Amino acid sequence: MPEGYVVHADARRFAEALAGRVVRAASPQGRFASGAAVLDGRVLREAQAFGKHLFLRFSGSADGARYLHVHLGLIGAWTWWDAGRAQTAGRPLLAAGDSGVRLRLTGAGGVSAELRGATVCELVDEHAVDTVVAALGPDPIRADSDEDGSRAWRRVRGSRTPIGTLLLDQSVVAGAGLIWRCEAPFLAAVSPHRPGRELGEQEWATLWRELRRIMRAAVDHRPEEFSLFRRGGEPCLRCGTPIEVARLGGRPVWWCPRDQPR
DNA sequence: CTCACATGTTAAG
DNA sequence: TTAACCTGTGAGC
Repeated sequence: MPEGYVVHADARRFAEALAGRVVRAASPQGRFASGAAVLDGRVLREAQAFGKHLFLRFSGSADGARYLHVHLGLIGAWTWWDAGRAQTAGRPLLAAGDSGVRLRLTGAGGVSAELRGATVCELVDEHAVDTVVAALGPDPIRADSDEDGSRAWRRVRGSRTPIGTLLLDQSVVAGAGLIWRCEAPFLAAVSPHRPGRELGEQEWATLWRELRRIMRAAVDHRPEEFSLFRRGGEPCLRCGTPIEVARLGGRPVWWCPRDQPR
């Protein structure tokens, strides 16, 4: 389920609900038992998201492995509980229980977060965090990212790769996934099939501006519907032309052949 | 019960 | 380009 906006929303929730507090950590499923034992009883100091990567900084010596690094992959998710009630919006409520819970973090107030299905769940030091972040392109959601899109543009402008594929490359733009690689080109009236090098600078500026706007909005309000995503064959909301779907870079892409000519 | 599928990434062919 | 991996859900038999 998770693109970058989901990870940013989780980071915000960690910051609001658990930061500054002693946290109990457990791994009922057992696959992160040693890491949970290390974290148990520490204070969560900070929560940050870079693209689809979540980093939780815990109390501990500066040169130690005090960061929890999580990447949800395709099916991972955090489920939030408050006083026994599931709080995860937009997703069917899970029954309470330990099934599949690789890590449960519980604050003194009773709020807890359960991690299931993640691709990455590990304890790392600051240097490892820097290495991961350094490999990422600018994250449109972060305030400290590429304001005008010029950094990402340097990767796009000379590339023969389709823009719809470049948007999925985390070293070009961090945090976008299948949804935004379709929605943003639609809003910018750019075909996802066009090579990066064939985009005009103004088209890229529009695309980047729209990316930032819709990804940031999604952090605040989890979107339920999209203009194109998974709407193959349905009429385009703008012009009524049937939305097309194909595979691009091995994964599906949707576009309006009229509003986004090649 | 089994199977396909999910907003992702990596490694192998 | 394909397969494998992480886990839960819903459709179909």
